[in-house]
Amino acid sequence: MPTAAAKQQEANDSEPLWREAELRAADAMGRLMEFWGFRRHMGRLWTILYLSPEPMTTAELSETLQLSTSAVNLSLGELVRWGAVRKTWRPGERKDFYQAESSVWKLLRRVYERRELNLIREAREAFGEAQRHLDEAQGKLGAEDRRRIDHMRKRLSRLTALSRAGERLVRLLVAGRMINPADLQSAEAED
Amino acid sequence: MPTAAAKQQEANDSEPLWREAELRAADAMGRLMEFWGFRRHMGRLWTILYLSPEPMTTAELSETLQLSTSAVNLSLGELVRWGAVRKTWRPGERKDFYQAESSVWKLLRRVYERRELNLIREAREAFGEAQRHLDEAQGKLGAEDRRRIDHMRKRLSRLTALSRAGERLVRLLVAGRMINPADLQSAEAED
DNA sequence: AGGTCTTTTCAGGAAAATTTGAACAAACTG
DNA sequence: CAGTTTGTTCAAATTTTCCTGAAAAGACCT
Repeated sequence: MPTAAAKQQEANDSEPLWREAELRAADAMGRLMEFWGFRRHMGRLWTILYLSPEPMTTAELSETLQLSTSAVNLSLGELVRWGAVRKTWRPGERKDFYQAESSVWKLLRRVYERRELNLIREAREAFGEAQRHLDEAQGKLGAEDRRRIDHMRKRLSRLTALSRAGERLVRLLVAGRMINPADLQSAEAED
Repeated sequence: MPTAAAKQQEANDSEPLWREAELRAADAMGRLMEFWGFRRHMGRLWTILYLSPEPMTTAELSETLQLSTSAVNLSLGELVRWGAVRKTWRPGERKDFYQAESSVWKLLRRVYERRELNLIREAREAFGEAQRHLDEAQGKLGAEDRRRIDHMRKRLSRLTALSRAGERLVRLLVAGRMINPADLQSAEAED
């Protein structure tokens, strides 16, 4: 039986007692996700769902976080595309319900696989193109430029080697295998 | 001796032949850094310096990237604070010269140590606070809330465990020791 | 000290992103 | 099929971030 104080609080702001805890956790995750390059609301929404024993509707979510329907819809859609949230339905109910994918490890993996890996690969390709440009230019140069070009070539190939090592590392991470950060270190050792 | 074509190009746009390559690499790094939560210009500036055999002045940098003095100064300052760039001086010259820290591994480590680690720790602390809030509320609740609270408690402690595992991982990374991603996986295994 | 060169700071403006409300579309009900 | 509920898209408004040019501060020289 709720105490008088608890009853009163419920009556006052019609917020369940756990709301505070829920919001704190959601905010922490929101900061984390924003920092990690996602919309902050993705983290907040995911957390609300993750902490809820039941799937929730967009209405409940927008109520909880005081967000507009469209904002909820947008971020939730992105979460679904990332596989961080799933739609479910209930017999007799017309609304969509959402529940959080509860394996954080699975989510981490997916992000590293889809996003970080691409990112590094694109960088590596760009370094490669830069190197090719350099090679083309090399014939046309006077001696004063030699030194400069030589230096650039060395550095560019170090960047390429680093990217390659980075890719390998991320692949291992995604595969759940052991990772040796020293591989990065040695990727830029002088040859 | 430069060919006629090379001479002409130099005359046309007064750009050295390697400029194209340099800019491509700088852009790639700029994208990477921006994605990683830094100013994009930090990546671009660092790369220009990294590819240059000689330290450079802000004037040269703002010329190369077509940025205002203030923009260069701002990003360069931040790079210096991160230890990614060092000031140097030349006898007889009044200007400041800048050179890139050339060990990328060292830089990575520093960022993980200073930034990512804090980030995770703050999240973990927030999860902890949320748990405490829940504990306080627990006394005041009716039976219908029990289930809900129980679920939240389990999930919150999983998030805490995950953060802890994340912290350990980053610490190992910084120390250059082997990392086992499976630690994360097992951090959220049911107890 | 006065003058010149260089770096830093800052307010205002430009660009980018986020957020919203409303219009639109789709799905379901009776 | 008309009406209602739910979901999605879009342009405008807001907020935030970034960039610039000008002014201030600092360093050095004579």
